[in-house]
Amino acid sequence: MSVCADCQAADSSPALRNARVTIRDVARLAGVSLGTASNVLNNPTVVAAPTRLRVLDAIARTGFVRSTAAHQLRVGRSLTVGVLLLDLANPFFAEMVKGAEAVLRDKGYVLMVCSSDESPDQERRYLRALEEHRVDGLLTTPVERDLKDLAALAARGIPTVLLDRDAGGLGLCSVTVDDVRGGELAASHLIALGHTVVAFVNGPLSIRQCADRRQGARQAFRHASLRPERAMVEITVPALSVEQGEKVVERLLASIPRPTAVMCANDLLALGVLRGLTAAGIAVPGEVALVGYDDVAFAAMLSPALSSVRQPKYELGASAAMLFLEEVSGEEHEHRSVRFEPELVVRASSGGDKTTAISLPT
Amino acid sequence: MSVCADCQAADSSPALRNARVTIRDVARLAGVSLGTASNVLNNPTVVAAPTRLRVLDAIARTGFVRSTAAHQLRVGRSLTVGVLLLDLANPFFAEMVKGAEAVLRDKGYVLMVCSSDESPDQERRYLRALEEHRVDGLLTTPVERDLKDLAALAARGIPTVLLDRDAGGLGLCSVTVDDVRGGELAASHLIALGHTVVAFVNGPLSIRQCADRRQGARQAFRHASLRPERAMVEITVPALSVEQGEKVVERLLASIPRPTAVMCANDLLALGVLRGLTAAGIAVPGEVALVGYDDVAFAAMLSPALSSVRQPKYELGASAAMLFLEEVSGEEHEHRSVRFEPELVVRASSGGDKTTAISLPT
DNA sequence: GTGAAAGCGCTAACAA
DNA sequence: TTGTTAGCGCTTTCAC
Repeated sequence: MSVCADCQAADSSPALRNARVTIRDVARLAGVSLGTASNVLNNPTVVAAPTRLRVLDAIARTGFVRSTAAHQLRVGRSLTVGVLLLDLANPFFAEMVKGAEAVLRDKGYVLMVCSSDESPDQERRYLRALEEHRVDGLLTTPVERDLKDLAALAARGIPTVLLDRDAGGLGLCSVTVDDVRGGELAASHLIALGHTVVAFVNGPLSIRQCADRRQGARQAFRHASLRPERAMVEITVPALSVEQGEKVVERLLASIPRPTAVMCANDLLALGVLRGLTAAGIAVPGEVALVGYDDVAFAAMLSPALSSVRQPKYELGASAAMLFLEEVSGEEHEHRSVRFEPELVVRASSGGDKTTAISLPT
Repeated sequence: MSVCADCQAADSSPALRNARVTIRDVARLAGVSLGTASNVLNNPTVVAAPTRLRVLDAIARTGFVRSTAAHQLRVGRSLTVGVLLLDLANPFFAEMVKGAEAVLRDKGYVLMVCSSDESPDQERRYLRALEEHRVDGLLTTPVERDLKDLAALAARGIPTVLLDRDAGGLGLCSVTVDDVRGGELAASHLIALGHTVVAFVNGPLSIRQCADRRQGARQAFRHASLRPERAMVEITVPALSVEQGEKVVERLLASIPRPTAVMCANDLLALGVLRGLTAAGIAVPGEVALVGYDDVAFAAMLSPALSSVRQPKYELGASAAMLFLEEVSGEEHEHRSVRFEPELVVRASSGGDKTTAISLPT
């Protein structure tokens, strides 16, 4: 009812179609020029109080809502920030987005969130779409190792911050967690517990995080005077998902010598592996020790509680957003790389929660 | 390097600032008029093959990327869809967004994702921002029970689909899961297991889902000839989060008579409660049975595995997106309400996984 | 088959 | 202090 009144009011002057009320309508109703109405919005101090009130009143009465598109066309800012990540359904990324959102919403930005689902094609399409939308900035975890698309984008004037990914010499800001160190933490932990055959369920090495964690793990083996080629059973899966983790268990159990410990590239995989092992009647950590990566919210509550490598998810997103803000703030900006340290959280699944803290190689 | 070549090419005509290459630049380079260049994009068949190729070539050489904003100003479509939900970090919503994204991305839409964090204020601000951006549609789980803001938005020409929320007579599409039924399923299950004092850890009743689940639970008690006022210990928390769940345990244990079972308004709360109970040394389901709601990915793997009420999250999002598409497809559209049925998933935490299936009142 | 021109809604520079 | 005007980049008639 009151709704109808509203829309009739808005529609009164234009044709039958529910045409949008423009600033021109506002001006007309307030009996001022278009420019003055605009000034009320963008430069309120410059217009006399009585006029301003008339305009404000007209805005309220017409239900005027300024068009960002038109604004953008003049001013050059879209008030949007693109967020392009691997998988929104992964709590790790979701949490990160929330961090970014929290710092950006107060500055008037809205996020365009896109999941590439680890498909380079999808990523390319979204990158294109975001550029068409002229996002004021981009926070992204690229699928592809090759960052030239992103560098080009940045060169074309879209400030880009890499999320959980190194800039690799290109002039980009980035926020990362030391994944080599994280991989090392996980592997060292298992090694210190006496495991000499450790499976590493990893995603595609084209994903930097996966490659880095692997490198860290190898490092750990070498530090322990173990040959990674023998001690580390590498199993690569196409996606970092629960399903893939569950599916991989078969291969895991078939491999000879059979691993007594498993580390996974993320907690979703670990969850899948855990589910698979449980289904197969394998005791965790009794027969197989398990370590995940990310320490997502549920890791602590799994059965058994999942040992994992914690990453400061929310802070990662927030820092990325702040780097973006810094870059667009106007003052000259040096591309920076913010690096967070991961942290091993030992719980039951690795069987290491009862042992004393072990000193790890640095 | 090739990057630099590109941007120099683009920058050659305009000033020193990295000005965007426009369709006018493309036209100039191709030696055609602006209109023809535009036709190549929007009406390719109408332009002669050789000309078209020249233009296409110019587009490639300049790295032209069309501006959605300008496009929108003419055509009236922003190619964006707003998604405004309670909390992106809640896997339930994240999964739903992915469902929506999957159907919308192929149609060229990008999602503007916003978390209201259950704050009416935040919600209002985002609603405003999304309207300024002229989203072509809105998929939303409102915080407020009062939908008049949304109805007004829809009346102003933004097709709105309610996510997991009834339209309540207003002319809006909606996708819902029968929450009354879900609450009934959870409560009936616990009642059937012999519990006569059941705590219901619920969120604010201003959230429809919370109110509905409560109603369903009360219904279940009455069906079992129990008085809800006595058998059901209601505890309301301000947010549906793990933290709140954990915090609530104290009150839970202090209440007299002490509940032997707990049902929660979502799995995050249940996870918190489980964590709290475990910390307090209370056996689940031995001393207290527990049922969650949503059946998020990790529910099955908790310790003990969490009984929960499953909702088709992904499908919910996908259907909402499809309703939106239907609405904008042009053919006259009747607002529809798609309703999904929830499903009780019995696992260890309720202590009901060993009993035979129980017939529940319908 | 192609070009010229109007205009989407807004801001900002300039005039009055 | 207010009004006028020229675009921002694009699509889309309408002539040619």
